[in-house]
This record gives sequence, structure tokens and C-alpha cells, in this order.
Amino acid sequence: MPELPEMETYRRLLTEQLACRTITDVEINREKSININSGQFKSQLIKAQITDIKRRAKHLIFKLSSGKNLLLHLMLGGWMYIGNEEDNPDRTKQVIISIGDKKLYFIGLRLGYLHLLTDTELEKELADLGPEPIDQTFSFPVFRELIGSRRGMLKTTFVNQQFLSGIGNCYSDEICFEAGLLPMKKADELDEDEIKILYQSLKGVLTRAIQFGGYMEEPLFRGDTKTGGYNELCRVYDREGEPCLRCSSPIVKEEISSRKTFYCRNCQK
DNA sequence: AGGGCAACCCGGACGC
DNA sequence: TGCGTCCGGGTTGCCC
Repeated sequence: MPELPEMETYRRLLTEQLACRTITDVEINREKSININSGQFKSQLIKAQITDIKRRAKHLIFKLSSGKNLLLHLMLGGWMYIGNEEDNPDRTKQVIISIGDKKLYFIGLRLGYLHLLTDTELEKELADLGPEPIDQTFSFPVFRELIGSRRGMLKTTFVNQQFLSGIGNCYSDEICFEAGLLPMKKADELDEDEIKILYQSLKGVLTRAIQFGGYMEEPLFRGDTKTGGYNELCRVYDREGEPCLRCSSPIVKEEISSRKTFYCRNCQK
């Protein structure tokens, strides 16, 4: 599912493709995907310019020239495609935003949504999110302080958006593997060295994942070679039964707090 | 505080 | 081909 690196990849590519462009049409095929009635939604979007595209955690925020914000969360299985009338995926499109002859398709929005919000509403919506892990200000002392207040398992701690924002099921496993720590290890049982390794792994995995375009398999547009490059670089996620790339013992899949979790029994301690 | 769990949602994969 | 069934999984909220 799209996590921070996937959304950051989307942000960068969407900015290249759509920034400063004007919305010319909007099609809503699923009312539940939006927060106001479709008539109002359309009239507020059409003729508005996309002035900027920002990211906060797993959300994207399309800043509009009207001063309003279009807040996107893809949740489970949501993805986007930029094409045109002919070039588009053979899937159900819940929302389609036209920008001249280009069309931005929103696909797989089940629990995902596009909410049109004022600055105040947006701020309120994002208020409970924890710090951005790739932010410059997220230093080791900040991380040590933060994790020092935690007693739960690393897995549940990392996927908790109030603790740290943007990490989901895949990257929490990848970070634990990189650090050589078991996902069920308790945060309050870590020594100083382990906290340091965990911090470095967190920064390292996310930075590399962004660099390689995340692990989403669907390209954003025809000829997009950036998206999904990290898919083959995942070392434990969705690799059940395959040999560990460090020690060759099979990667195991286990349910931890009702989330599928992948790890190596041998080299993660 | 943390763990467990249900509810949300429905496209699409899968089985017959 | 066609129809019915069920899974996935981030997030919220509630209970213990």
C-alpha cells in the first residue's frame, strides 16, 4: 500500500506533470470518495489552478489558486494514473480530474478519499500526525526521545501515525530487517546502540526507497520509469519462504497485531 | 499505554 | 463466459 516513499514519488512526478496547470473538468463516479456534494466539488475545482503539490505523511495536498486544498489519502489499494481519453488503465475510476487534454485518474479508492478543505480544516485533519521521518529536523536526539517514551513492539510503534508519520506495513518490516531487529521486539528493551542502528535504518531505508521511486508496481504514466524501482529492492516484505539476502534462511510471515509481518528468524534479534 | 478487534469499503481475484 | 464469494488493509474507535 502506498506509504511515504510512494507518496513522495507521486508528489515529485505529479508536480512535474501538473503544477501551475488549470483544472478543466472533474468527473465523480463515487460520491463517497469526496466530502461535499459533487456539484459543489466540481464548481470549486474547475478553472482553479494547481499552484503546488505538497505531501504530509501518506497524504498529498493539491494547493489550489482559490486558496482551498484538495487532500488525498489513497489508503488501501488506491493509485493514480495520468493519461488521456484513450491511454488509461482498464479499471474502475472513482474520480477523474482533467487538465486540458491530460486526465488524472484516481483508481482503487475504497476507503481512500479526496477532500476539499480550507486551510483551517486541513490543519485540523492533519493535527494528530507524528513527525516526518525524512525531515532534516528529525535528528537522532529527537528520535531517541520519542522512542524512549514507547513500550510496545517495534512493528506497532512504526505503523502508528501519531508516533511517526508515513510508515506502513512494508517499510516497518524493511526498517526492522535493515536494523537486524525483530519486529516484535519491545521499544523499551532497546539499548543505545540499537536505537542508533534503528534510527540509521529508518533514514536509510526511506531515503533509498524515495530515490528508487517506492515499491508501487503501477506506473504513473506511459513511459514512467521512475515509479516502483524499490519493488525489487524490498528485502523481506512479500518474500515469504524466499531466502534471506543476508543469511539465506527462509523469510517468515507472521501476523503481529493483525498485520502481516515479514522477517528473518535467524538474523533479526 | 498498549494490545486486540470490529467496522469501514468494494474492486477484483478466484472458484465453480 | 458468468455468477457468487471473499480478501485486503490504513485508520478510527472502543474495550480491557
